[in-house]
Amino acid sequence: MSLKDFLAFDSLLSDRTRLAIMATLTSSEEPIDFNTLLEQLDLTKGNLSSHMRKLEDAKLIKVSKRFIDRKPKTTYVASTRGSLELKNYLTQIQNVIEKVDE
Amino acid sequence: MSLKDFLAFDSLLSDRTRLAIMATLTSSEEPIDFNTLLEQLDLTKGNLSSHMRKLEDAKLIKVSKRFIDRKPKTTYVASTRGSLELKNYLTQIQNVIEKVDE
DNA sequence: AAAACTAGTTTGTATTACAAACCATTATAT
DNA sequence: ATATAATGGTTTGTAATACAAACTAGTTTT
Repeated sequence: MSLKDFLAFDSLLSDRTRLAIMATLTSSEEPIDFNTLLEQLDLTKGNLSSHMRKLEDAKLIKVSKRFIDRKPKTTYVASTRGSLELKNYLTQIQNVIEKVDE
Repeated sequence: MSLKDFLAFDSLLSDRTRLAIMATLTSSEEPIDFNTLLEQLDLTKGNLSSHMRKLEDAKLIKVSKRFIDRKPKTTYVASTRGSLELKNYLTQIQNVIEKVDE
């Protein structure tokens, strides 16, 4: 795969924040909630919220909203598609790394 | 290094196009000229021009402008700092990849 | 019953990438 | 000789994007 192909393949994951979010989700066995992501990645709420919305719209994650102890609790998991796209993206980056190392 | 640190370290190279440009430059022994980059990465001239300007302002590349056969010819090489920053950035991505693979 | 906290969302703004139009010069065609 | 097109870029306008401040809806505390 050439660098040209790397550029041609556009993905939501080319944003670093979303890459980190997806890395967090796929690395976890359990669903992760909004506030945990907020802490772990040190984002603002608005920023996180809009990234999660984009990932949801692209069906890269699955969102569950329910009330726990009368309080809203939103949790996220990576979808199958999301995990695949992350793997795919990281493979491409890996190729770039190897190209540079040669 | 945590994902938080990964996000905190902001770099011009977090743009994919610039990452590809720097990968191209560091992989080459010789300087690379404007039109070669244009072809190899399939960009528009304006887009390439502005990326190169940013890389130059950040001192990640060195630019040489001269006339060859009466025509202007701009060539680029990665600066020491640029090569370092690329390596640095790729190392960070590598860490993310390993985190996901675990 | 007011104030403060929790858990997010909406909306406005500032950056950023990008491409169309432009510029200066050189080569080609009429 | 003089338009016309090609070369090698740069400037500038626009569209997309990330981001954070302000807001919403409900809950707990005082």
